[in-house]
Amino acid sequence: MPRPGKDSYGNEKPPYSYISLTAMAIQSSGEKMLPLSDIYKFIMDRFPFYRQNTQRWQNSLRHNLSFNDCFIKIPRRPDQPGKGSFWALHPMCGDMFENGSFLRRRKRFKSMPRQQKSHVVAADGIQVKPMSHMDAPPSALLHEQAKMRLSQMAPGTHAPLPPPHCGLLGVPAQPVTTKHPFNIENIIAPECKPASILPHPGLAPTLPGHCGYTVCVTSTGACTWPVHGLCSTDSITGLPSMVLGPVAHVSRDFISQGVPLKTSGNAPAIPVPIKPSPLSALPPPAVSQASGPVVPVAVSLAPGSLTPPSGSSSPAVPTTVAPTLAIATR
DNA sequence: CCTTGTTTAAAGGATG
DNA sequence: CATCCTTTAAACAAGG
Ligand SMILES: [Mg+2]
Repeated sequence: MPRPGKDSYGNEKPPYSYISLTAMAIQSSGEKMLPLSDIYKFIMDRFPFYRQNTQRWQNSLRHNLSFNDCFIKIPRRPDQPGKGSFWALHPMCGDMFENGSFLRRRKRFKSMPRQQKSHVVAADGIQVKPMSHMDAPPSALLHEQAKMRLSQMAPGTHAPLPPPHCGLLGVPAQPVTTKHPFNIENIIAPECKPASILPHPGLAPTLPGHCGYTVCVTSTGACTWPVHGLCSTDSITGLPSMVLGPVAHVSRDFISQGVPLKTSGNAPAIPVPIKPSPLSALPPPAVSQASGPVVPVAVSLAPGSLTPPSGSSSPAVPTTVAPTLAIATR
């Protein structure tokens, strides 16, 4: 019994595919996402076999990251300097190792159907698998957390994900374990990311089925846009999809990787009220490319002001702004 | 230059 | 046997 707890396997090749090794690494992280170099580290740390021939297997690993839809890139925020992106598991990839083998999956996960054709798509492309099972570590982790990911995405089951907990100005005042790749901070496009986008305790789940966030806008810019959102059900995935407008404000990376987020295209921005307003007071959102039933989403601003988007002719208004973005999940 | 990421091609094993 | 999944190699672009 060499190393109880550690994985080791001596110099033998561990019974895990690159996909399972990578999934393990990602799931082991507090934020459920890792830069490439940390995936390497994770594997080398606990599997001595992979301390040799690094050139070979790391090339293979990178191939797996790119080639397989179950791995997606999460762009770095401005407050996270560094080289590449973060790698995370696709929110819909489910439990890829249901069959109990970590060497070979039953089916390969594909995020997009064949092509993005306009006609009807066979439900083949994406499905949520029911899961069962418990294994011995580290497989157990893989299975359990697959459940977590899916329950987070499941329509109507949107649990209070990030416990409303607030830190001030970039100080991570909450355990990283509660963060995840699809926090609003990671979804908003880079040019709209101030260093401080945090879940707001007070405003958080004001409505059933909603998640609230406070977006703190600094005087230096970012988040100058009038925010508005739509929520609809994606016709393909059947999942709730959040719609933010204008298009430039959602990280393009998510859409291109098949993550069920949608933008409202060229829908005009809605003037944002200076004072918090009830949902009903919001103007009806412009028609968008959203495919399902569309529901307005609450957007309100704390007393303060907005800076106009760059290129806009509107004058900048002084003060700080704390818009609340409510993301409807149904 | 090195790291990160995408892509094509081929080969071997598992599955049915 | 055909098909699917994984591994490996390799060319290449982009960026720090
Ligand atoms: Mg990928």
